[in-house]
Amino acid sequence: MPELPEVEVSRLGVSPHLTGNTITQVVVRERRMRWPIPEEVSNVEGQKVMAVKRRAKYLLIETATGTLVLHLGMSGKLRVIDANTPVVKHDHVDIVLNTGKCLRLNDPRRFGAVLFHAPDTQQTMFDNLGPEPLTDDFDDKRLFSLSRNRKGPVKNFIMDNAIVVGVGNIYANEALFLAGIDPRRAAGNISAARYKSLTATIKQVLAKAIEQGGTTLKDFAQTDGKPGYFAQHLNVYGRKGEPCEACGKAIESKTIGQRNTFFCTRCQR
DNA sequence: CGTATGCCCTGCCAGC
DNA sequence: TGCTGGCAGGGCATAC
Repeated sequence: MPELPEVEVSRLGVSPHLTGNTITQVVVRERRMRWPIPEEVSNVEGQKVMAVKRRAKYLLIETATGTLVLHLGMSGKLRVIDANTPVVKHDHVDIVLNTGKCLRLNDPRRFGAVLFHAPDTQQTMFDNLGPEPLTDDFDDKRLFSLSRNRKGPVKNFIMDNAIVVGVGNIYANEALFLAGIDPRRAAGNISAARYKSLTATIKQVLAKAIEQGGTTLKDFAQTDGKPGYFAQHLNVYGRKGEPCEACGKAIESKTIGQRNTFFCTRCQR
């Protein structure tokens, strides 16, 4: 379940292995991902990686002849390993480097994606995305004003990529708990003051998850490298029936917007 | 415009 | 033991 922190930790982990090195080959074993992997991904062969960036949950591997765009979907995992490591089931793509290593994408459910963006071309893919949550572009005043004519639950609102990117189910639950807001409340009915604390808790849970991932994840080349954010303490997500650590009342769960939602009815109103 | 629903896909687990 | 059904879920397409 890669959320933004996992993608950012992956970026931090793989970047030192890629940046400044040359992609010798892109091996595609399974083209059927969320979208078919285009032939053009081979355009980066022979190119030096200039930078590894991130936009929302997309990883961007930039070269002079174009950018590889990776999405991990639901079940995608990246590893940096020796290029001759035997493949296992669902190892769909290798980005082979001149160092003898390769970046290998394993994705059982194939909800992920590998795309190619040519340089200096208009890309519409990111046009409808909201601001990055950890930048100053995401602030409480904007969140509040966009919420005004929204009748749907605040949880759906903060998970809407046009509002702010990268807030998935886990961190939406956690941020709403820390802000003391009932996830079922209509987004348009919440005060500016409460959006101020919600903005802060969204930034807080995401930043903390990245920090924990970054400190736990020593070396992305480890084959057993468990992403560090699993160490993160969760207050409500997945804790149905367990006592709220703030007040002791049992955590409840309900489906909101087709997704499982966890909250404390005493602490969140 | 906002909102709701369906779809893509496989691993895992509960229940029989 | 082996089958079945349900669930997990990001993001896009479609319909209202």
